[in-house]
Amino acid sequence: MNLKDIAKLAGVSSVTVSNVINGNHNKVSKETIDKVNKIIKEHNYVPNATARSLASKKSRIIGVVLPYVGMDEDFSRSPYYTRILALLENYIRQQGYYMMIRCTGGCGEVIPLFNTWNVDGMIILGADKREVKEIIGSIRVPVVFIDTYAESKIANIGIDDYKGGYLAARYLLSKGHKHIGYAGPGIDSPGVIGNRIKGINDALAEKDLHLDKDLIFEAPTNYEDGIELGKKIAFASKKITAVVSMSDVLAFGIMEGLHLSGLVVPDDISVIGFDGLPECRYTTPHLTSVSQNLSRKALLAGEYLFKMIKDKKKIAVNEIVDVEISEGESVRTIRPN
Amino acid sequence: MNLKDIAKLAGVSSVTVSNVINGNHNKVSKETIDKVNKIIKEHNYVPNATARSLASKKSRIIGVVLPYVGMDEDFSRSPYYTRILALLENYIRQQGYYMMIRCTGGCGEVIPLFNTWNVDGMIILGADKREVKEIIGSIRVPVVFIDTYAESKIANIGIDDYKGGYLAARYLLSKGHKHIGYAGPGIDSPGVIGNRIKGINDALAEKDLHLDKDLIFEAPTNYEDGIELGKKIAFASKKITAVVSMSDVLAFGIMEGLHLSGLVVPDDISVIGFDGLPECRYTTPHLTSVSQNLSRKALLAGEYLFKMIKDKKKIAVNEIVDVEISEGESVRTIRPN
DNA sequence: CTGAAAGCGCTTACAG
DNA sequence: CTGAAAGCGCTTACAG
Repeated sequence: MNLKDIAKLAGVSSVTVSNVINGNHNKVSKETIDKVNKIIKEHNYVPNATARSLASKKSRIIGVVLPYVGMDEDFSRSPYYTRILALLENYIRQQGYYMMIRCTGGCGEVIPLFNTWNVDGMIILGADKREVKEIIGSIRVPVVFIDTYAESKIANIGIDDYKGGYLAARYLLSKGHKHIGYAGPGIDSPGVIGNRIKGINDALAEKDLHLDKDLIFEAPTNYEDGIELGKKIAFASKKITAVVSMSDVLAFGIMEGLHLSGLVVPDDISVIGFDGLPECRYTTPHLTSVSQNLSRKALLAGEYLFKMIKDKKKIAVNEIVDVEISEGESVRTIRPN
Repeated sequence: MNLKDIAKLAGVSSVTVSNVINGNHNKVSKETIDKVNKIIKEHNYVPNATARSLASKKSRIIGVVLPYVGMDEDFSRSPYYTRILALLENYIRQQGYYMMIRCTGGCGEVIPLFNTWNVDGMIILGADKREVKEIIGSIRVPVVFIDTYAESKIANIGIDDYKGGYLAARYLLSKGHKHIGYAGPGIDSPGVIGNRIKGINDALAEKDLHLDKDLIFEAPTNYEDGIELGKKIAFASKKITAVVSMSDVLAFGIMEGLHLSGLVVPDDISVIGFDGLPECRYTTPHLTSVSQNLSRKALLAGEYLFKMIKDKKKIAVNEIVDVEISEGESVRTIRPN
C-alpha cells in the first residue's frame, strides 16, 4: 500500500492524498478529506517515513547523544543520564517525533551518524568544551546541549554548579562541620566540577576555612570507585567529619566503603551527594544531596529544541536551572563543644 | 554532497560509488575502490540513510519497545528496563545498527510507527499474551520478545520464573522461615507472576506449608507502592517473618515502609527481592535477591534478532535464562527453638 | 480546490 | 569490472 494506491482507490491524485495526510486542509475540500481518510483507515495505510524524509528533507527524528566511558560500558551505569533520557523520550514522543539514541566517546563520530539520518534536531549530554566547536561547525540542525560549558554561542541547559558547591559546603558548615572533604573527578577539571569547587571554596572561605589538600579524594563518579574512596576516607586524617561527593552514585559507593571499614554514616562521618536522584531514598541513612530538577532540565531542552525547529532559527541561550539541598539523614549535626 | 557529486569527482558512475560504499568489492577494481574512497574521505561524504533505506528497503534501524504505565510515566521508573535498554543499545551499536526507542502502553500503536520507518527488526519488552498475536500478525520484520509468555510461535528470551519463585521460597525455608509473605502484582496474573507463584507454592508444599491468604500483599512493583506495602506488612499478622517481593524496586520500598514503621530488616522481618539489580547494594542491609542475568538476556535477544535479519527467516524459540540467589543481608536465619 | 511533472539520493537488476 | 535506466514512495513548486 502506498500513496498511489490510496489515490487510485479514492479517485484522486497522489498530491491530494499527500495534502490530506499532511494536514494541508486549506488545499483540499472537506469531502475529499473525508473520503481519503476513510480509505486510509480502511487499509491501515501508513506513509513511508523514509520516502517522506527523502522528499521533504525532514525526518521527525531527534538524535540524542549520551556520553560513555568505554566500548563495554553502557549508560545504565549512570542513573542520572538514564533519568534524563527517559524524560526526553517522553517529551519527544509527545511531540510526535522519533528518538534515536547513541552512546559515544567522542561526539565527533556522532555527526556523520546523525547527518546521515537527516535528524531534525539533536540533544547532546555532557559534551565538553573542545567537542562543542567541532559539533556546531559541522551540523546544520538545531542542537541543545545539556551540562556543557562553552564560549561558543550555543543553546545549553545547565544547573547552577557554583551554587550547588556553595550550598553543599554551607549546609555542612551550618551543621558544625569544619573539616570537609571532597570526592569526585580531578578538582582542576574545568566546567561543571570547576564551578562546584569554586562554590565550595567560597563557602569555606567565608568561615576562614579552605579545602585541605589531604581531604581531596579524586575518582571517577561511579559506585565501584566510590567504595574504594570510602575505604580511603575511612583511613584518612582523623579530623575529617564530612565529605561532599560530586554525584549520588559515587556517594552511595563511599557510604558502602565507609561501612565496610566499620564507620557509621552519619555518626562517624557525614556524606552529601549531588544530583538528588530518587535512589537517594534507597540508602540507609537516606542520602542528603544537592538536588537538581531533572524534569525541568529535560523540559527546557525539549522546549528550546522544538522552538528552534519550528522557528527555523538557532537560539543562543544558557539556561541555568536552580539547585537546592534535599535533606536525607546522611549528615549529622556537630555540637560545638 | 551526494553520490553523483562523488561519482563526478572520481570520474566514475554513481553505481560504482554505490558499490564501493556497500563493500561490493568483487564488482569494482582495487584502484577504483581506492580512488573513490579517497574522494569520499576528502569531502567527508556520508550517504543519505533515508535514500538508502527507500531504495533498498532496509533501514539498519532496530525498534525497541518499552512498556509504560501512563502518559506521564517514563521508563526510568524501572531500573530493570533501563538496564536492558542500555545493554541493547550497546549490542545494536556494535552491530552498526541504529536504535529507535519508544515507550508505549499498547504495542498495537507501535506497529504503524515502526512499519513507517521500515525498521529491520524489533525488540519488545514485557508484552503480554494478547498483544503478541496482534503484533506478529501485522509485522513482517523479525521480532524478539523479552519476558513474554505466549502460545504463538515467537522468539522469546525469558527467565526461569518458576525456578525463581521456587528458589526464593526454598532459600527462606532453609533459613528457618515458615510464615512467608508475597508482595507483588495480583497473584492470579498469568505468565511471569503466575509461574513465580507456582514456584513459591511448590517449595512451600514440600514443607507442608502454603501461601497464607493473609500474607499476600498486592501492589504494582514500584518504590512508592512498596513503601505503603511495607507499612501494611508491618501491621499485618505477627507471625510473618519474611516476604518475597516480585521486584527489587518494590523491595526497596517495602524495606523503607518497614523502617518507617519502626521495624528492622532483617531482625524483625526478612525481605528477598527479584532481579538482582546493582541497586541491591545501595541499601542497608544489602538486598538479597533472585538474580537474573540481564547481560545474557540482552545478548541473546540481540543474537537471535540479528540471526533472523541475516538469514532472512524467522526463528521460533523460547530461551530461558537461569536465575540464582544473590545473597545480601536482608534475610536472617531463624534458629529453631 | 486539484493534478502533472520533476526531484529527493540512493540501489537494483540488467546489459555490456 | 563498469554504467545507463528504472524505480523506491513520497513532497514541492507550479499551472490551471
